[in-house]
Amino acid sequence: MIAEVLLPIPVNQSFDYRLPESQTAVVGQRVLVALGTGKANNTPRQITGIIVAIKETSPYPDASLKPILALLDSFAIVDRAWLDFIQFTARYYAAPLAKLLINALPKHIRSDSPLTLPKLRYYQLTESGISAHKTEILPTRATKQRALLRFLHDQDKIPINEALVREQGFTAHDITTAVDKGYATYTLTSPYHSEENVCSPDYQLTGEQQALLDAITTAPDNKTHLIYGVTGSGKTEIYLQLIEKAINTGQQVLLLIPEISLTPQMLARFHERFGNRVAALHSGLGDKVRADIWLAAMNGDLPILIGTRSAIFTPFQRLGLIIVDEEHDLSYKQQEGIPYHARDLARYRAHQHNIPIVLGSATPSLESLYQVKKGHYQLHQLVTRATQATQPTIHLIDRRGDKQASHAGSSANLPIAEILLQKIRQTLQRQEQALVFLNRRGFSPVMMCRHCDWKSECPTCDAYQTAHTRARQLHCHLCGYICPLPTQCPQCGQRDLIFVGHGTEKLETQLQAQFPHHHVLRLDRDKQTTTNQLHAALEQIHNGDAHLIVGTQLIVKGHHFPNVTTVCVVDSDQALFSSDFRAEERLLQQLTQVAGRAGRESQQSHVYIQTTLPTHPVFAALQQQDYLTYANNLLAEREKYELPPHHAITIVKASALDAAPLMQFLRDVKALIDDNSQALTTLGPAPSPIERLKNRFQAQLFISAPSRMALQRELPLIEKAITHLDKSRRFRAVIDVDAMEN
DNA sequence: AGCACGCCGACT
DNA sequence: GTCGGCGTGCTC
Ligand SMILES: [Zn+2]
Ligand SMILES: [Zn+2]
Repeated sequence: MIAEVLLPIPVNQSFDYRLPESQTAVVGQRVLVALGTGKANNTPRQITGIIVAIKETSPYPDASLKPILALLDSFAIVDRAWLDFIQFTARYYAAPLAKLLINALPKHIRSDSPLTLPKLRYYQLTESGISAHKTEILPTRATKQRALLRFLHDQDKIPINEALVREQGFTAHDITTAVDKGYATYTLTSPYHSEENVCSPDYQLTGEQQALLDAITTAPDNKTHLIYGVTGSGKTEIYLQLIEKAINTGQQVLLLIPEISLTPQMLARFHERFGNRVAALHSGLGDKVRADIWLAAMNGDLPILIGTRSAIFTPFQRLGLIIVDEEHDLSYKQQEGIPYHARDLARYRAHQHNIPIVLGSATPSLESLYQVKKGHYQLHQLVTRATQATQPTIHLIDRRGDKQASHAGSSANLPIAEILLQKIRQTLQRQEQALVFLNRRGFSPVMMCRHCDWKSECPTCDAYQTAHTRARQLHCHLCGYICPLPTQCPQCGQRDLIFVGHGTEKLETQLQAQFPHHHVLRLDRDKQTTTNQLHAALEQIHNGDAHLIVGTQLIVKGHHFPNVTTVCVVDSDQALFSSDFRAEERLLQQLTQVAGRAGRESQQSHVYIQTTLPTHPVFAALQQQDYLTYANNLLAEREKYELPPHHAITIVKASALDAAPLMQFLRDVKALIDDNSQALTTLGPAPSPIERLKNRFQAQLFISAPSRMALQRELPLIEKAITHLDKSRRFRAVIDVDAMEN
């Protein structure tokens, strides 16, 4: 027999190997194979691959086929449905299959070390163990064995988990001895198996929630549902009940959430309800645990998996429901490597398994609203806050006129209007919390010399290095280049350097000076570098230790702070001047989410937005709390200009040391596409918004198609054009299918 | 990805 | 003359 093996090398094909007669193998099993001649080391290199097909014959001559060196495990680590999913993904994003394999498989599974299914041992006494205990046949010096037999005998619930036995001070050796002597025996059970009932709370669903739940559960299986629910409207309870229904019929559930929402509190809520039936894939997990979760999901042992973007690649034996929370969130789109979108892939997987998929958001993406409009998604609304918290009032602070002052460079200058400072002061005096949102890390985005024209330009990028005074460094936020913070001008030597503009670090310092008796907490990726630090900071906000919070994006997502009654948005105008056609959608989502952070039942909360464009319609929409209407207006605008989601776009992004050959390359790609495709429209090429990055010129070619399907049909043409025109890969061209950022 | 092969400039 | 640079192509 011949096994067709997929190898983790970036080639768009699989390899045939001879399967020894004695071996029986199945699709999805891991194998060790040799590849190449390996003349240098005298041995060909050995790699771990996955069997994708087993067949009688191979198109390759028998003599050229190498044997499979070893079957690494006795079971398959993926199934056919998974392989089909990976194949679809590779095609859709024009990526080599094996590159996806590398992306999708946990490291430990890609290695050649043998895997074992994660099982816990549950112990109980054998007949001979029971009589040995009762007749006290064991010598008195065998104290540990006697104690162990007594302990196992006295349990009301048997068999008993190994961990509980170990807790009593029995070592692994004590236990194996009892097993070896025939006194005890064990059964293997999944660590995610539970005999306990799901712990439903005596929580009364609102009429709206109940109606929504009924609508989803009675809908046909292959439906996509979009829940539009304002913060606090009880989306999570809906998810929990849907999950419970699914696992009660023996199905598995995948819940995708943004990285930032995966907090201990969130997990605690799931564990409280579902006990050990839940596993979470988060960044802190080790390779071994990831592999265990993978295998448990694959063989059907794991009922519920909560995970971030990459969890979409987990194989399931009986997947019955997919939920994508905060479906608008940008973190679902991978930016580097294969630019896949987990929400879009989730839709494919649901379709593939013929199961329902539920998307939820307080600010649905235009992509999803478009699908609603086309009748592909069913829209459900949760308009009343289940917790009775009142909607915040939104105020605009007109910053026309005093904008110059904050740009003058004096660090004494606060980027916050005097009236806002008063509001913050009053809030703190009332023992309530205030939150200041500024989406810029660091102390100041630029450093300048007042004597000459020196600015803190990154030596390798078209960008300024941000000053981080705490760390005494200049950081380039694009390429990561770091150098010490200069104390005198690197160009003229004068000690007259100033910090221009505001970042969270500067704002923190200034606000601490304004409110010396209150605890000012900064929340950003510089201050909280690890997830644990972030969770600790969030806890400080929840328990009231922090009074005034200054933060970036990090505070926008997912968390509700009931005691925050005042929210200030320092600067929202950047988005309105952006060249990205999605900037306005983003701004509306971001501001709606920021507003959703605040408030509780008894207290009226306020959101203050500083802007130099107070008449912009996005603010009126925000004040009327009318996300859907405004989003639909944006959607109409996108249609008019033939932009996504009405049209599909893909961007060919390339870079090189010199601009001229790079632009020529992209012009050649454009010409090839224009000559060979009716459906595709090209625009550009043009230098990227950041023209130079790490000393390489960046340029891009926009390609638009009337639909995603049309784009898919023509994608091989784009691929061919690139591989043909850039054989040496010196332009590092990548195709960003359904690009989200430009 | 790795590795071999091959074709040119430059260095004992 | 050969050493090594990398551009090109192959691996079942
Ligand atoms: Zn100077
Ligand atoms: Zn840089």
